[in-house]
Amino acid sequence: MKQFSFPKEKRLVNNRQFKAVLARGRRLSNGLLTLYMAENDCGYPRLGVSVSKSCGNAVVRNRLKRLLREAFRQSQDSIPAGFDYLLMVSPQWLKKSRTGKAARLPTFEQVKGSFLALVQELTRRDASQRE
RNA sequence: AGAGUGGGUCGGGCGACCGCUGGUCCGCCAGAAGUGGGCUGGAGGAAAGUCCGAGCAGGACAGGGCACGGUGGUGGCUAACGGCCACCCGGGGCGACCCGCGGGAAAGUGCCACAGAAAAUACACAGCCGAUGAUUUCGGCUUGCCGGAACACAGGCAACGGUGAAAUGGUGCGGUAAGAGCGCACCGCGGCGCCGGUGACGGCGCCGGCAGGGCAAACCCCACCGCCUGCAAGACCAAGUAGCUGGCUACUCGGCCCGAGUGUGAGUCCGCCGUCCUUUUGGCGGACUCUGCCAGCGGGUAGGUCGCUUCACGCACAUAUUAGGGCAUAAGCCCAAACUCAAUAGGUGCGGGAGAGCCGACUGGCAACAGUUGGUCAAGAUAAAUGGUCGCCGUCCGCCGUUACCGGCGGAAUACAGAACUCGGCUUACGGACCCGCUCUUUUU
RNA sequence: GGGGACGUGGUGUAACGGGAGCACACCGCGGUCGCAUCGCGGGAAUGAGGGUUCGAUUCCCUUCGUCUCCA
Repeated sequence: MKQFSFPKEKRLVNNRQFKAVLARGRRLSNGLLTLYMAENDCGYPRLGVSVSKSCGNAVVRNRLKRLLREAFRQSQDSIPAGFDYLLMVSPQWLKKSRTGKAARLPTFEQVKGSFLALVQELTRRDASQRE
């Protein structure tokens, strides 16, 4: 299997899957992102992305979703498999980083770093809870 | 050179690595699924707002009218439009040029706050005059006349009236007791005639002393246009809930959905026969289809396929199906062997058609545009692709050196902004770059 | 994607084309030993731009925002 591919099977694709993750998943958030994690039975990680309208116009929302997808794509081998991941962007972070008229968007490094940190923290909590 | 004005074009580029999505081909595999790879298409001038106009789809529908909505100078262009072009009128600017929902106010209704004498009716009110006729009084005297004054009774007048957005033509001269289009000159206004223009309208001449306020983005009138809803339209498949009412309509069986059977009826087609022939009509026989339909109300599902992304046609090549099979619950998508006559289907190549496409040239036209001809081109996702990171160049900003040019460092989702059935417009947003035309001012020749 | 409705002080709402009001909230003063109730006074808005009109919250156009509906 190829290293960093991201076909449609690795995404959450309909409303039922999203609702399942929101209902069963554990949630954690830092200032920028909110992550929901829930186990699945596929044997590989899957990603869902939700960016609300209050984050900006269509260009901004597209950019944010691409950044999130890219972060997942590059790090999908270093996170636990068999989980569904649902990522959201908080509009408060964008408002806070407002410089002048337009909100400064986060860089790719920021997004990837905070995604990995959230995954790590949630997995650590999960392990300690089982003990 | 400076200031300004109108129009058009572009709206970052190159490379590396890693990805996403449509199409197509190849390898592994018996084949598909799966998987790996090759080639190729993959955001905009506004994709935006959804303000108009169409195509397309569903519903309704004889025709006409009413109601409702829209448009509004004139002529043209366009598939159509509230769009575009040219012209007219009004306003602004020295000018190039810009702006204007720019029909009707003697068809009717309504409104015009406050202020003001008065707000649509032409007069009252305040005011002016005292010529003319009275009254009172003073002076002169020729004793009933002249001159003056007062009063504002009769009478005359519409200029003048802290206002107001708007006040019954304006300015000047004459005129008068005071005045007044009362008279005259110019301007404005109205009517008539002639000329020019397709027309909106313009020009000239004559006549009339002046008819008459504003608002129709108030109701309204006139002319013209318009059925309603929108791709979440609509068609189909799967899963699934719960039916009810009304109208027309054969029966039997099974408890219903639904299915089966029988016969009748209806429709279509074919053959035969009769009336002299044709049209027509009737009868007989055979084959096929239907056996429930329509309208209204209510309930359930939110999964998928098509619509959906340019393709009629011809030729050539290889292929598939009609005849096997795979994936999928199904719609649908796809594959292989043998046969190759035909039909059908898609593919590739060549030709070529269509596009209310785009660009260039020519012809016609002031122009919008039309015709001819040549070239060019093709995104189709559906928790929703068209990207991420890095390097170099370009652009912009800041700092420093440098006063020009330039160099260094740092920064910048590098302006606005992301297709969702498809076109034609309009409107709005936009850092900047380039091109063309024109106007004014200054300087030089 | 496509329809529809609506924007008035901090909040909820009125207003035939002519003075932008009401209630709650807020601030100040009085009152009370203090607080509340109460009385008096005050500040604070027509989403933005343009047009029609003598004059727009109201009528028209553009724009921004909010809510809602659909197979």
